Amino acid sequence: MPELPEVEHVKRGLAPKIEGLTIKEVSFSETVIKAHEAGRKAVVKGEGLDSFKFAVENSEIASIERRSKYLLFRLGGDGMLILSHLGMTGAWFVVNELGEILEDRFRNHVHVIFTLSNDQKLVYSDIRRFGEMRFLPSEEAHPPLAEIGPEPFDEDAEFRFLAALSLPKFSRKAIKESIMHHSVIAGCGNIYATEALFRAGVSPKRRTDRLSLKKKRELFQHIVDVLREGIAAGGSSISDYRNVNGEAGGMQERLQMYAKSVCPVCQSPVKKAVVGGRTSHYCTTCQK
DNA sequence: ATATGATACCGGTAGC
DNA sequence: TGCTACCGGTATCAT
Repeated sequence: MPELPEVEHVKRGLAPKIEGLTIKEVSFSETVIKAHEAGRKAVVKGEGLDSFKFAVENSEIASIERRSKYLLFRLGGDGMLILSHLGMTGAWFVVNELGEILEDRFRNHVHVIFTLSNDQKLVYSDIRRFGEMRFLPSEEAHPPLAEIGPEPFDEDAEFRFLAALSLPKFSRKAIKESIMHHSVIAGCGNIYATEALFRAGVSPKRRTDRLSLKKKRELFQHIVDVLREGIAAGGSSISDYRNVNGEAGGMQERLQMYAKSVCPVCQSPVKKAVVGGRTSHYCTTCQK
């Protein structure tokens, strides 16, 4: 499940391989083509395959950025971009031939191929097709982008995090649901929210307005720390995350609570509950 | 008008 | 062995 650290690694891996190159040609898998013909917007959203292809072919990939869990491929001139979200199982690779993608389950689910000006292939693979890609004439063309909260490492992130948590719409929500909402803080999904709450000693079910200011600030710091640690460890590969070189990350070995059955601190059995619609793990002894 | 809730999108896999 | 139910981040649509 790619969250901020994983997407950050994809960005870092892609940048030196694609920045400055031009997209010569775009092609799609039969699966995607058939789905679009059937009226389902598989992988490529917001418009048809032909118009996506027409829009991006012959454009230079000037740079690549990460915003929350999105990748933004900046196309040369006029603020155009390709937006990519990896969903649950999306992965990007840069190869000469598809055979270089060693794992069957990724190679068998290649859905979009960008042939670049150096004849390498920039490849998007997505096993479950929960990811999405769209061409945007500008960032403003996609309103959801404007709702994303602060990047955790921004200077004003703590201030904006605290301000968001104080809004009426979050005050009565479970704290885990609040911190996973991208308008509160960008890029914090189930894995890192679970870890940050464990480190902070806060139950995922605690109402947001039942955290003191001090506790909210502690929690913020744990979120930042665990995301930073995730980046340093190369991301978490719980199931399907792979970096641009097809490698798994190492953060999954450092996780203390996500998908665990025993608390590593007190050895209590880990409680599993649905919070805000998502499976959550926590220790009822260590987290209040 | 705005906020909240429901639904669609998928294939791997756990569980039967 | 083969089948079914379930999982989940986001956009979009309905209420």
